Amino acid sequence: MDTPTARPATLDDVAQAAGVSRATASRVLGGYGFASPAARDRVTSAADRLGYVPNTTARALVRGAGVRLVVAVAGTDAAILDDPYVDRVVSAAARLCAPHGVGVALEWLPLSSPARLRRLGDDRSVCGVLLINTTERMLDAVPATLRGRVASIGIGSAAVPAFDVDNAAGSDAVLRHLHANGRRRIVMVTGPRWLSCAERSVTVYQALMRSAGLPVRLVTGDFTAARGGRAAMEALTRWPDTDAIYAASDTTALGAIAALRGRGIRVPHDVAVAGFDDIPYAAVSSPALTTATHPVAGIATAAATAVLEGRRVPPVTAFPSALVARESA
Amino acid sequence: MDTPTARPATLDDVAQAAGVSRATASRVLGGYGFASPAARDRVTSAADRLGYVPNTTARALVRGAGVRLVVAVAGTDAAILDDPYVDRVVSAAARLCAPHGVGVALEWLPLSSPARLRRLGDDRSVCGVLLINTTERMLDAVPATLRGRVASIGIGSAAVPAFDVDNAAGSDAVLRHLHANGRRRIVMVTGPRWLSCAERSVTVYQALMRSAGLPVRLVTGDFTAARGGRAAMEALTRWPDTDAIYAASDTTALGAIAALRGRGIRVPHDVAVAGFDDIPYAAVSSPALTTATHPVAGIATAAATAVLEGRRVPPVTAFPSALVARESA
DNA sequence: GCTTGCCGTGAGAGCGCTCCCAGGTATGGG
DNA sequence: CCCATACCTGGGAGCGCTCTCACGGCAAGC
Repeated sequence: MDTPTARPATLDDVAQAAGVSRATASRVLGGYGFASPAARDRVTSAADRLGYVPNTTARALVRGAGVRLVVAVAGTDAAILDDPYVDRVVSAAARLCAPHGVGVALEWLPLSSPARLRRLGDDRSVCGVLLINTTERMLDAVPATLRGRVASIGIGSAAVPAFDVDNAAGSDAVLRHLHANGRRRIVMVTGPRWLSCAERSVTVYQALMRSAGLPVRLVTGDFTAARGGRAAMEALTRWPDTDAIYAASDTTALGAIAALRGRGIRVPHDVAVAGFDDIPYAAVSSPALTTATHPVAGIATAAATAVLEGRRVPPVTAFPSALVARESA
Repeated sequence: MDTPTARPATLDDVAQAAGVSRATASRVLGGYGFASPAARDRVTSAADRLGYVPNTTARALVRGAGVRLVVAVAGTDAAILDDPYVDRVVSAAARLCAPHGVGVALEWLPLSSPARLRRLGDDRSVCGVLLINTTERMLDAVPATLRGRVASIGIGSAAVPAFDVDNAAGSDAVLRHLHANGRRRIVMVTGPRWLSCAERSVTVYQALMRSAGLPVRLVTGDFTAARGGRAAMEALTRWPDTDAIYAASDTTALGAIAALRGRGIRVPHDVAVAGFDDIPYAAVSSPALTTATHPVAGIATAAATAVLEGRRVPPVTAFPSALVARESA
């Protein structure tokens, strides 16, 4: 940091200042190959004297490595990107990528648009792809060029490892809790029906209701609070004897609670409401929301790590989901 | 996309396939300089026949452009990164950056560690820096090398343009609303006191209380719900006649409401509670939260745009904040 | 016919870095 | 004393791209 040159120091500057060749400087700073202690010393001291910061871009170019991790969210429209869940994933990935000199890009993947995925595979600046909300069809469109550097948060395939919360276990726990508390007319407000990973909860719900001889009552939601409110109203209109609502997300559940309250329906006295995700606000809502945990940050970190390190991972990694019984159910 | 070669096509491949030089291909695909319609045609058709995707890394290297936008969050410890507000900013930035071939990295900036900022300025792979939660001292440490490609979400300086919500206006609106509703013993639960941009709300609060001849009652918070709950309890212990709590964030307010409810204190009947941010859950909490809007995504997008395009921007861009009167106050 | 100018083109020099490879210098064994 | 075997070093090619520069061709003007 002695001569405050306009342009930042390059490896050549360091090598010259240390009186060695660029190759030697690279070996020392890159931490590979041989280098005498003397050379090592002079290079490192020259490097921090000049305030040398390696140019990740050049390094990536020569190594053939990418510099961007693309988080691609499948959905019917770009509004899918406006979602706290997506925010959380992107943020966790961005945090993990920082020390690797990698940045995160976020984009919408129109449902069934394989071309975009192919481009991603051919883009040498992309070191990996994190898929969110994928469908089976979309997974089939993942090109071979992406193999080993793609992961899915949700469902996976033979070529795409999956990372997700154990939806089935969480839903099962919540529904059994509802049942144990005497609820029998349980309506489920689902996520978008095209969303494969969310369908698992639905399957569990259906199986459980059928085996208990209870009616299957489904209302389609979209994970938003507004939709959750409307879904709750719809449910009560169609089935006035409803005594519990199981929402596929906390946001939906919170919306449902607000709507019920607006109609003078007491939660959980008249209708119990349970969600899924255990978002921070679940604990402070009133009544406090009964839900199942969803370790989003952990899932995102694991998926991003797998993609970043290109390590072989099991085809499916399920993160446990535990019941959090609070007041609403 | 005819020969599915193992390695993705390069500009040379395209040039060769089109029967032109790399320079011509670059001119056509880069959209600059002259090129005959014939050449233009052959190059573009060859490009999409081969499924050519430009290598952003190489382009950035030769252009001297960066490939990463670093979101640096100042704070006492790395836990500051676990925050929906940060998530939101990162996500908005990542979305904006995607089409530019830029990725977002997220890192913690320990309070008063200028070295990290200097490194960021000397890092050629960094195209810009978005500062969050900066202090005056931190802004002084921003190196000249970062000039023109740094922005602050919060307070700014001569060298660092600021983008922030109009904290003062929002706080003013909320407090006047509280006052208009007859509240006189108003406690403010602040953000972290070292956080300069949050101090503006405090200043407004103090000024308003003094001019109205009301007592100034401050409890320090940290924007979290847990802290909000404890702060509310503390406030009631110290000042049992409290009739309103103004929290510097919705999360804090929600925590306060939960804690009050736990103590059997009715909101807003006994104590009114207002927040700031208008997060999605504010609308569905019970009682629905009275608050002031905080267009985080808009702010982040504007700041990221300024950094990305390197355009000259006014030293301060204030985003309006409007009162949202709901039930809690 | 020859200059003037302009458009279109390709050669080639890098951007900053990694890493292969050839060469060089100590050290040890025969 | 010589050669094998380390260890160390620098030259240099090249990652994929942009962009300057010089050159060839062609129409217009004298």
